[in-house]
Amino acid sequence: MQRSIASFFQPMKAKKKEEETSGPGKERTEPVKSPLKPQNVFPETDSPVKKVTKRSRRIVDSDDEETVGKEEMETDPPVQEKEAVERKPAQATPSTPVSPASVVTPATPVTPATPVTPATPAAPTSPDTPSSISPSGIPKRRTARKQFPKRKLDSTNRDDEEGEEEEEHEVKRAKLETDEGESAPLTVDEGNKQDVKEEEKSVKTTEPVEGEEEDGAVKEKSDEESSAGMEEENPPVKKKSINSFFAPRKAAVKLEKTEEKSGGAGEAQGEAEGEKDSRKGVPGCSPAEYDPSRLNYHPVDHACWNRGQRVPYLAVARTLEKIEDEMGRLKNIETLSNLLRSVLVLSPDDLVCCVYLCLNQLGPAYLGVELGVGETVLMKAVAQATGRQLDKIKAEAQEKGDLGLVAESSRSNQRMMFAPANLTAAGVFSKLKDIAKMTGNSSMNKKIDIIKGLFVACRQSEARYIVRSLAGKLRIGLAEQSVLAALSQAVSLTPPGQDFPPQVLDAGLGKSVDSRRSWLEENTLILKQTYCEMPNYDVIIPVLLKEGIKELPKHCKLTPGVPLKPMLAQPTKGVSEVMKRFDEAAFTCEYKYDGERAQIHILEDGAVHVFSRNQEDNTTKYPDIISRIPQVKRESVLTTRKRKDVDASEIKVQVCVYAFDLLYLNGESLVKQPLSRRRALLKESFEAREGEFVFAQALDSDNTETIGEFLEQSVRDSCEGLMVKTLEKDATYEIAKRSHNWLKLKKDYLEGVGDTVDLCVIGAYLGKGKRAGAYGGFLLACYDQENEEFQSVCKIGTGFKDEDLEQHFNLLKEHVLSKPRPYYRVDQSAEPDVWLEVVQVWEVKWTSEGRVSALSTLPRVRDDKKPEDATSSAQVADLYRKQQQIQNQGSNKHNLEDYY
DNA sequence: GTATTTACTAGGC
DNA sequence: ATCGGACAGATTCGG
DNA sequence: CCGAATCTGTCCGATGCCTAGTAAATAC
Repeated sequence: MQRSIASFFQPMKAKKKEEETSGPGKERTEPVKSPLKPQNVFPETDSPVKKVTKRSRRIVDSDDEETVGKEEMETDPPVQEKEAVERKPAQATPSTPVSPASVVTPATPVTPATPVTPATPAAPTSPDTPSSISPSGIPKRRTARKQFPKRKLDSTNRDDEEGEEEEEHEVKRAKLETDEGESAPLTVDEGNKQDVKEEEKSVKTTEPVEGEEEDGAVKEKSDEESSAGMEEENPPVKKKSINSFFAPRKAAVKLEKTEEKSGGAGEAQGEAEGEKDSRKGVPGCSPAEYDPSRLNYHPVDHACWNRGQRVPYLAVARTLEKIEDEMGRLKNIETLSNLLRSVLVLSPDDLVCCVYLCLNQLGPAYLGVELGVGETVLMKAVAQATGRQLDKIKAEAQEKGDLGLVAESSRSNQRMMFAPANLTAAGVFSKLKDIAKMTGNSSMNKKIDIIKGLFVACRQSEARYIVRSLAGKLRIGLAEQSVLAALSQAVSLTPPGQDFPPQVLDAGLGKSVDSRRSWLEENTLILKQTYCEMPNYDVIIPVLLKEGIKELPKHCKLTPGVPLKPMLAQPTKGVSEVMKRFDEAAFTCEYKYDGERAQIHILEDGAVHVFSRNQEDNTTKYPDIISRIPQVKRESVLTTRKRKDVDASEIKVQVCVYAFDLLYLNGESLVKQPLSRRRALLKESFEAREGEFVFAQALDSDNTETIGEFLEQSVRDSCEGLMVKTLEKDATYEIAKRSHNWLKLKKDYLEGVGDTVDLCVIGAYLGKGKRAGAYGGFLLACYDQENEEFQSVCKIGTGFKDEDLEQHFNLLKEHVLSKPRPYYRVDQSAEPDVWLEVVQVWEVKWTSEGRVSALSTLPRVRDDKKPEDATSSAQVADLYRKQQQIQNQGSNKHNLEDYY
């Protein structure tokens, strides 16, 4: 919204203002913001570099905040800028109460856009983009390891095992199908998770003392495995050292293995290979050697725990490890499905927690369960648990690009009097939930204590994955879509609900390769579709276990109150591409409003809920929308009674709902209806109210020119561009069939459109994960002739080919400075990991992400330019200003005075 | 001790 | 958001 | 007609800016 003008620098004045402002209330401080960060302005902060500040120059600031006022007025010319600047800091923000960002739109006509959508029960809305789907995230292959072999540890287990032999994978299974199992007695429910806790408990943390870091500890490395010893089958030994690129530390090793599940499990050993036999008591192998990626996996014989026992967390960790080491998607899905097949047969009550652990989720997004643990807290926990200095941990994490690997390789060597009980999947999951539940005073320390407790009991790669789970990134190259495929494959091959020695372990046997594949794909589609409409494993898995996959759709349906997955869109470069993609199919173009996408559900009792694009519950964020829904809903259509709304009276930023789809109406799902019908029902069921609830502006045309004009108009109306959707053909809202079924057409995507600027690289950030070992991001600055200094403008981290990153690293690492030059002005929060001498000028494209004017993308080296030739700060300021004007043009205006 | 400020986290785009 | 990389499936090309 | 090369769609994980909420840290 507003984005005030921000004047980028204005030297003198600005400064003074600051001072002045600062004096008065805080707010006035007026931070200037730079594009990078908002305020740095304070005198003191100034740049890291630390200049005296005085000069006001704070970086380029841009405006920033939207809130503020509108600018239009202000916008004026430069002169004013300064003032504008100052105010900005003031923060416009204060105002917005309720809705955060999105809302936007206050007044003005066109507006803003929040696409909040209505839909009865569920209406997703808005345009939007791709991405998203899996919030939780689990990664896929890209781990540092996979990617840069060199550093990796390769060895990890992989070899052992049959690595060689069987390897290939696939294999078709032999015949017969049978399949699906029908029901069965299992009931699962979530109940499971909890127990286990106690086990761990005993352990307790202990603080390792030790002081030294690394090295010492490391040493042992390989042994561990050796210890395992004995496995016949997999004779090979492995080694596991992890060396990271930079720091070779080996993995720590633990010898604990010996203990091995003390409990019954221990005996096993016989090795699965024997295949047959096993049967009862003896698990196929010890958890330390568990290999769900082996060929001809047998859910019972090759498992590492017995029926009725809790799934060892190590079995999960080993699975994640195998997946991380392998790139093939199909292979990884099979590997995960093998683990799940064993869980299905041996410990069905643990299926839910195993799935959550592999997804790295704590529960459905709409319940909002969050760990509240970030990198900082996690590093502190790792440091405490290992007895190493926090600084060392930080340094090593930067080198390796993954805190999980650091934790794994630096487990404390202290010996404990009593070895802690082995971790179970349910126990770990339960602890994670405990961490999420904790709030309030000193909750961070309590969380750290739990984490330390988990670390103490970690074996092998368990620490790596626990840390990554806590950090929110599993980084194994396999995430939501693949987990769904694996779950589907598991229940298809090994139907739940069988008697113990299960008769059907591989229902795919006997099918031809192709028929097996299409059979699995068919079942996967059922599960994915169900999940899109009911994104809650706590609900789906019990049904899956009890009723079987074929029955899933009958029991898990789109339900008001439960947010469904949103349709996403693919970017297109122009109208011609749109025409080409949709070919002859009729389609419609809608404004892509700037704001937040939302799903508004009206429950049977009249209660209204608002969900974000990622299924987060935003109901309390929009009390105003909640209260207005009953008024825009036509009587004839829905049966609800009014519910008293308590909405906050002090909403400063008014939000308008731009409805664009209707997914459920009067008890019936509309997801299988084409957009034309859904849209017709939407308009029939609700009535527009200016400024509060209107239908998204749309144009049904196949004329390139007309569409082009509509695009132009959308931009003039403060929208980001257009969303293009088919009306009849492939026009259902079935996300599982194709999640990116819509197209988005933004001005920014158009070729040749958009300003570019030439900026200097003055710093870099060490890459994480697959970018480990190189720079993952760079700090760019413009040159301010007047003050003869480089002012940071933005960070950039995408748009690079792997090769580019490698080249940049190789070149720039030779120009690292121990301290920033005195003429670098950078916001404190943007301080790079390494400062660089200015040796290159990059051309980047200026884009506008929603309300945020940002520059990014497309870095191109300009060897023809010298640092002094880089875009000047004044020019950068102009661009910011220009963008804001565009943004504001429809909306703002009103509350200027509020701030001034 | 209470009041502010800062730091961190999550989540939106 | 954006982008690139890898995989897997579909399509086209070349002999 | 078949195998190879190419195209396309999917999925995943790197990274960006900005704001709000809360816990921790600091000030008074």
